[in-house]
Amino acid sequence: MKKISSTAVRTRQRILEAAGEVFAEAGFRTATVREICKRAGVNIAAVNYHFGDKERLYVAVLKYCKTVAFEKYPADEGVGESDPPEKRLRVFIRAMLWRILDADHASMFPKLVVREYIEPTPALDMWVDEAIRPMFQLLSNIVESLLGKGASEAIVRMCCTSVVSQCLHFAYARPVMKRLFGQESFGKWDIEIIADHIAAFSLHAIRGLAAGQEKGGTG
Amino acid sequence: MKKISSTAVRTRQRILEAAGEVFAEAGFRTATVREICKRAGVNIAAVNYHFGDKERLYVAVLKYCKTVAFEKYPADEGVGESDPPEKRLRVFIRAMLWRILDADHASMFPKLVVREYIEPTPALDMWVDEAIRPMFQLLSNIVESLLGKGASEAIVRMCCTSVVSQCLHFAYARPVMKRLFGQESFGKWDIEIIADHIAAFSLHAIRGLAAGQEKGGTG
DNA sequence: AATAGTTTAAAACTTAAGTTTAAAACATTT
DNA sequence: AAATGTTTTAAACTTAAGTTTTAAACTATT
Repeated sequence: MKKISSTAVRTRQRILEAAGEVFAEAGFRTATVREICKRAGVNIAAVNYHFGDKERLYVAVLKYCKTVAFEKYPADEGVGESDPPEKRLRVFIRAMLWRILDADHASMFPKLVVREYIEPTPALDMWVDEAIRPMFQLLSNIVESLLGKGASEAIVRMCCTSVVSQCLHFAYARPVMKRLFGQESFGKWDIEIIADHIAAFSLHAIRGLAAGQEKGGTG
Repeated sequence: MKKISSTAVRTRQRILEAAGEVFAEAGFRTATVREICKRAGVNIAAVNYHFGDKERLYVAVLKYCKTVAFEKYPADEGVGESDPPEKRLRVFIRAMLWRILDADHASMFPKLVVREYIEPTPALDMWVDEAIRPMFQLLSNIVESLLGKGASEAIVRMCCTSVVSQCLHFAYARPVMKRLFGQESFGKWDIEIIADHIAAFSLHAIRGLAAGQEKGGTG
């Protein structure tokens, strides 16, 4: 049986946090084990000793991030199946946006995730199964309720995509927004205003589509 | 004076196109000069001979992509200021989506751009000035028309962001969509259906917000 | 056709990064 | 406190990739 010393646990944690920073800044491939170890203040062999290799360290970082972000901002906090779908949609959007824009994470979470989206590693399969699919299922239920019985699977899916895309944009496009609008950081109120906008925009859209379904046109 | 042979021009072009593919697939850092040259069917020294180094090749590829995509799909093709804003919005969205999903580019354009968004190089400033800002201005005019006189600059901006984010999502999230929905490629009809959805979704939303403005609430 | 300039080719050079090794330091249990 | 297992360290190993070199092949001009 393996003995685990408390100093080893601290080393592991330090690597995990340094790796989060470095991976977020540079991406999986560009990030170097040397830089991670330097920032963590540990020997270069520590990554291989504690995590096996760079890739398994990366997966551990992703899982760590996921846990922290989803525990802090659950997608259905304070609401249940009995609450009106409008309210549940607002909660969903607000939580998603906070996960993306919360400054405390030093934007580690969105940067890591977004990098994973456009430059997938084998870890993306895990991410889709453990984070995205459950979220999408939850959102589908909400959108189904809003659209009503007659809604096809295709329209539900497209509406869900429209909702999440508006949130994810704030993970992807921050360097562009900085240049285009001059807005660099997002405070508590900015986040609430944006969440309100996305919720209102999406609710109007979904209600409009629900009404259009019956009549067979969208104007 | 330098003589330029026609075979040299062809070599340059072949490198440019192969580099587009490889950079799009792998990203700047992960892409290898060896792979680019192999795919272009040229010697490994050709990149340095024709472009100086890997980075200048990358910039050349970005500029080449921009020209091709915007010439093929202009954002205001066949419409002008006199056309109704609903029609102009549809055209705008359709063009943007085609630039992103056109299989002929082998998704080189969106992948390159998205990489630039997330991991900016000095080339992003050029990109914002020459590509994004004019596009955003055009879209702002359309959205202003739809929202009516009373619309604040803030709400116009947020609506524009909502519209473009829905399109850009198909540039960012394709690996995720492949895993989540099993959809790998997007044919002509897929693109038209998605464009119709985004246009309808956004029109309902903007009209709803315009109506809500007067009454002072969104439901 | 000869020549000067341009392009291509194969191989070697250089550097950087992930990983491994083996010994030393440390911690825990008996 | 000794013994055993765990963790850290410094250095070396290995591979991969960007770049450079030098000569050969090619092209266009005279």
